[in-house]
Amino acid sequence: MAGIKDVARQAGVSVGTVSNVINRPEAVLPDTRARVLAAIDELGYVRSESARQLRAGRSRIMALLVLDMGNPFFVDIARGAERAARDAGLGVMVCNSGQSQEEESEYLGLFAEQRVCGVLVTPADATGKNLEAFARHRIPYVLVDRVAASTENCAVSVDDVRGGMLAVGHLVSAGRTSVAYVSGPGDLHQIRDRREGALAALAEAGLGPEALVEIPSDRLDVAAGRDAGARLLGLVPRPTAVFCANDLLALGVLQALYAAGVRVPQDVAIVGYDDIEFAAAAAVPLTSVRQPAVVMGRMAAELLLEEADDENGGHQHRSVVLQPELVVRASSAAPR
Amino acid sequence: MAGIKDVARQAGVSVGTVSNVINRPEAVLPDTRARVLAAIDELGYVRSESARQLRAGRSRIMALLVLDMGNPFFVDIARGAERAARDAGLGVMVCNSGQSQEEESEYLGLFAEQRVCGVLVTPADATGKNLEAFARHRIPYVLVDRVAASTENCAVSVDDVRGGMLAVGHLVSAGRTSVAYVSGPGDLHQIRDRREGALAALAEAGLGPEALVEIPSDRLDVAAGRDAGARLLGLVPRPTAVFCANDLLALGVLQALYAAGVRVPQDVAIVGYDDIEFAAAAAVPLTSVRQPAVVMGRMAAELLLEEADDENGGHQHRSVVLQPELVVRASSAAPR
DNA sequence: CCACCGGAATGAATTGTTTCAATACGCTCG
DNA sequence: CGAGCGTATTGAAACAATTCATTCCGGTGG
Repeated sequence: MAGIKDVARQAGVSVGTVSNVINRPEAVLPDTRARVLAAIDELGYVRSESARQLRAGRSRIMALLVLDMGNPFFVDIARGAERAARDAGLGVMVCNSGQSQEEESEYLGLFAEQRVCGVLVTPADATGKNLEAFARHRIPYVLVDRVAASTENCAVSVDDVRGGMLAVGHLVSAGRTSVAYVSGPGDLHQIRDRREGALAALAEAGLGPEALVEIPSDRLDVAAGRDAGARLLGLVPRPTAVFCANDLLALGVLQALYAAGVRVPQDVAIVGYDDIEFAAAAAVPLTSVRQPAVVMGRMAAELLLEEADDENGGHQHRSVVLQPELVVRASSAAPR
Repeated sequence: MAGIKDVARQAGVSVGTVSNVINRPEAVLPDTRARVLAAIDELGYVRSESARQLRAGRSRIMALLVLDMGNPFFVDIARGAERAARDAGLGVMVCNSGQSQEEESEYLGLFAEQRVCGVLVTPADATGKNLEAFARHRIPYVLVDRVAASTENCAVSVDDVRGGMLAVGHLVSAGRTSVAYVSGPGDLHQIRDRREGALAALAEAGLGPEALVEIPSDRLDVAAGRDAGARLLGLVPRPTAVFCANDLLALGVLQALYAAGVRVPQDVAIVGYDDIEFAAAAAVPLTSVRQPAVVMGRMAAELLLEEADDENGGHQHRSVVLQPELVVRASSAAPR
């Protein structure tokens, strides 16, 4: 493959001049420039990013590590981040931790090797050990969909406690007095905060914590939702409403209930979380708590860029909290 | 950031020895190795991937360029490719062309600069110009969801003509004699092949090409489906069945029909394409043509790896064609 | 006529790793 | 005791770019 030296030889100039043509064309005489460009074209020269990176010390790539790319919510976050990165002339490397601490740790190691200019991460590891270890590399990172645990980094999140309150408050005010909470891995903050919000909403309505029946789940996908739905059917007495930790679970629960002939929302109301595009198209359109995913991805990327570009220590770490919004659809209409 | 030289100094050995500890630990005496490992740990050393790449001439990353990451079908392809790549110790960089030739070209340029070890691509550019230009860099690439145009590369695809036949054959045999085809960008092969299959199925049933009413669409997402649904409603006479080029369109059409009070499948039957997870959870569960997306991603990655690892020219380019499968659900039940 | 000046081009140094020929060292055998 | 051998280690070259101090050159002013 042709290198800068080959181009220099072909054009009859030095390598420094070729480099200047590429990076500071105005510093080169027009006819020299033309000769170099012709040589580049002729040889099909493409500069080597690794060589540039080696010299620069870091790459022009931002990493994004999410919990599950199969969840459209994270795809939206990626979209937002990608747009912001592209505006800054950077690439984004999107990776999946699949909620596994090991995978997360493995990917963080990969990012360090790649000397990425920064990392956006939805932590899978509640202990924060992985990120603590990563901080050593002095590569900036921003927590996504999670409040900052320390003042050492930026974070962008959505108020999950409030989201839980919106969801369950809505169910309670529609006359449902016993609510199942289809949760997920207990070490995820989002899951715990949404439960807390749910309990707060019940308390506000004068209901005790026993009014919330938790149906745990180790994954957060449609199949897990079907399992949860099956377990819900076995509960006696059966709750009259279900709040699901995300829309994938909600779609799965809906399928299970539908298959068992339980009517939604007459017999059981369902509220999901995220308001993914498919929530509105479900068998019974899903009521859901909408999160500004694209905005979150974009803001996170912007915070990261600000930190990464900061030469003189002027960057102030910030923790941005966005607000969720309840979108009411058929799945949670009042009974009767 | 600590480099291999710092580690060597700290451990009192040469850089070559440190490199050996990392890459061929068995070639180093246990106590030397221990000393080096201690130094690595102490300094928090992480080897620089760019420096390795520079030396190796290519990176350990495989690129995947898809048409739309918002479509779960492509997410599944990515999953399959990722798994295969990981088995081989490679990373995957997933990018979105968004069906834009410019973006595709831009990304291919990026891949060349990055010296990726290979590219999996779902072409957005029907003319093949982009890939033709890319071939110059002698980086192997595999076409995904597309048959090979030449013998210059491998390809993995699904028989779209047969998929179209399955879909429309099913509709016709259920008594529908006039079918709308909600298509997409006309320069996509998939779209054309599916139409061809649809026409073949009609012909087989003794119906002419006028039985297929095309509703063109420039995008392939849910919103475009809603637009198409609205246009379908305006057709006189209104077709009694719709075949959509993918499930996102089908979900959008379903929403539009539902909002207008048109009954599915009584008034209009719908068949989608891809059988994404959300098809089964739709307002009316969608009949769809299932594609083995994960398998396709995995096979493509494996073909690419075979080509990339091939030193002695033993690689034979292959074009693998997989078969689709019709999954019948409520959206296409017979009328009455 | 020489010194100086400024813009253009040069070329060597630098970046962090891998690889490989060369070396060093301890051991055995003659 | 020295030659020969095999293993462990070394050190320098190579990779492809960027950067920057230096050189070159034509033109101008003293």
